[in-house]
Amino acid sequence: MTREASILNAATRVFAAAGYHAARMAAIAREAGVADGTVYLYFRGKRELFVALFQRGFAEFLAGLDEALASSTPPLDALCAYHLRYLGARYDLAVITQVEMRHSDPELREDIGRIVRPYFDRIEAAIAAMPHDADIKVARRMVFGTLDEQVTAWVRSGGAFDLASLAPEVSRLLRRALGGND
Amino acid sequence: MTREASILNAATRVFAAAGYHAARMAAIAREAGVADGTVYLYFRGKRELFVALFQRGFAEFLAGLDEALASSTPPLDALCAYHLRYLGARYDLAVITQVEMRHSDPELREDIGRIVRPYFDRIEAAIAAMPHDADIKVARRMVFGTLDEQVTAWVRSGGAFDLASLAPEVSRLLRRALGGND
Amino acid sequence: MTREASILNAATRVFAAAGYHAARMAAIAREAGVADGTVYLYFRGKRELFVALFQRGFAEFLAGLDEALASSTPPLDALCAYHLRYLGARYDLAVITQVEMRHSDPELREDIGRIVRPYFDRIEAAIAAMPHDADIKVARRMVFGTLDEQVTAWVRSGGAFDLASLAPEVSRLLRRALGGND
Amino acid sequence: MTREASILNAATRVFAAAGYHAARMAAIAREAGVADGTVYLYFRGKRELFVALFQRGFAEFLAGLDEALASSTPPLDALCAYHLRYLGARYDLAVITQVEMRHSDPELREDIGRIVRPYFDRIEAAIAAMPHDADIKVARRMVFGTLDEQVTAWVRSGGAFDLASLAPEVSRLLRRALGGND
DNA sequence: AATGAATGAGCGTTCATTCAT
DNA sequence: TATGAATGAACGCTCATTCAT
Repeated sequence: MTREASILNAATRVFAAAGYHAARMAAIAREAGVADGTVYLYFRGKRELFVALFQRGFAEFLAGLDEALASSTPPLDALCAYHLRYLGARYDLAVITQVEMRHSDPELREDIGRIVRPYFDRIEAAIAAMPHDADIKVARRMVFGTLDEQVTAWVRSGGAFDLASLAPEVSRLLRRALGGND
Repeated sequence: MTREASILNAATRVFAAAGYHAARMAAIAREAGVADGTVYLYFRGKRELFVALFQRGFAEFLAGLDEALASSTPPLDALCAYHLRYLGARYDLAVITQVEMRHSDPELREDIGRIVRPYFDRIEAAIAAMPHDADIKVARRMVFGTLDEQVTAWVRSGGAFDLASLAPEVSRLLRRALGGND
Repeated sequence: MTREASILNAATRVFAAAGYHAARMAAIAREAGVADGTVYLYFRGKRELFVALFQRGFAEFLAGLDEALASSTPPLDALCAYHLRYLGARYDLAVITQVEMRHSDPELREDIGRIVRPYFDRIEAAIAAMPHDADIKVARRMVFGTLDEQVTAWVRSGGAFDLASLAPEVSRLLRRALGGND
Repeated sequence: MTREASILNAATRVFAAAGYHAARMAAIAREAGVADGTVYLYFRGKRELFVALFQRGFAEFLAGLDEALASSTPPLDALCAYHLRYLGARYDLAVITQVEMRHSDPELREDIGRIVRPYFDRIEAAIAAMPHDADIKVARRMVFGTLDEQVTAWVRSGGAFDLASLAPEVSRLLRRALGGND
């Protein structure tokens, strides 16, 4: 594992455990097994490290999503299953996603928003690809909000249940909500 | 207005504008027109002030909700309309709710969770009161997640559209999702 | 002595002993007998503390100078005597003056320059008030440079000789240099 | 140009532009076209590099001075002309001389003092070589202070005038000050 | 109850220097 | 010799909280 990768991994663990503000750069460095200053050779600062972490996690998420969407499963079902399976297998990332996506630092929030937007587009496309009679924006927020809240509950429970197994019920309800059942 | 109330009001404005971490106790005191030390005569500290704020806001929200639920409207529709109408008229509170409800400080998050739980019970009761075939937990998270995400989008937009007017479409979709249409 | 005054006194000692860069705010606070944060209640930061120190020292210097110039002694002689007497009685201030007046931080240097300029005007006025045939700028630099270098040598020696007693010889040579002897 | 020489040249530029404290070893290395570590093969550290720079610059200055003093011009006049001509043609070196000669780091200041002393001896010798009635130390400081302050003013002006052309007026005034006019 | 001056722990970041290659 | 990635000590400043008045 490259130094950069171990720093990112360490950062994921520390940010997830402590939250952005309480996370200490020194703790990340120690967790990564490098000196404090070394972190700054790879990332400009705390904020950049966090954004980079988020960005790469999301890029991987999106890449996998596109693969999942390419299968023969109806897009919305594929998307729901993928969302819950992906985060259900990455507790730390899920924590970060839930906790930090609505961050109080406006700049950070904007960075995050820019990173997440492509996912919103995928959701809208998945909805548009099925028969439905819903307001597309309200529907998109319903889909994301529903999935996101399942993850939040899972994180709140400390990962006590199997997130991925919620997929069938979630997508059944969402499909029916959108009016695309026949 | 009592001193306590003006401190709470000031805190609402400051927390909403700056976020929990960037909010300065001194700014809250100044905004409330009291000395720094005075805040501590009414609230043990920053965290407690924030929790108190959240708690009272939520208590009022819940009280109004119960009134709304007492009308002849179907509970779920009443709840959706109320949620969007209430926050749609209180931008600062909405910001705080969205941004801070999933806070990175674990202790704070737990406090918030305890405060919000009664609302989850109301949502589950509203679902139970209608014909439906959904998993109650998944459904409750769908309802809350859907409503919450509408608010988040509204906050992100800077309050650029009318939140309350989304209610009919939101409750139509939710009703259909739950299978309670006939 | 007010807190502000004790901080300024402490700062004078610490800056003189260590130089601007090596001087630690914590050392100044400790020397002043206050907490670290207290310094920042009176001065915006290290730079501002230094400039304030310089400014007040110089203001006092200038006020005393104007008094000295008001006597019946020829201005240039009064000025030389005053310069050497004033700094000769304030070793720490002399150190700061010599060491920091030509500071490498451009902003700081500019602040210092602005503060010192009025003294240059007084010197030029003192020269103009006597019969002389010298270029006024070259002459002003000669007067200041000559006085300044006596102080530098005194500081370098650790204050080992009596600075004020150099005044007669210094002003005799300067008077003669300017061509004002008859 | 040897590596050592290019490092010294780079250091001159960087120290002049940024000042001792703000000068970065990495910047010097980059400017010299060598790796960071390479600088330490030639100089023990930042301080030593600076002292070496100053030392060599001064050695060259002194060598040229001795040549200038060997001419038939009266020593003091030769010295003044040389001082102003030499620095007037080397802005970077002049900046370093003015800004850093009275450095706040005591050890560095002592090194510098040791390096400059031979020049003081030359000045005293030049004074001694002419008829005069002045205290030799006061006179030496007058000569150096006067010259130095011309350079300081020139540096402060950003090199806006011709330094060397001040020589006749400077040495005229100094000669007259010392009482060596006939 | 109210004040607000004082406190002091806490931390992100820089950069001279080292050393394995 | 030369490299440049890695090191880690060092420090100015903030701000929640306290407490003498």
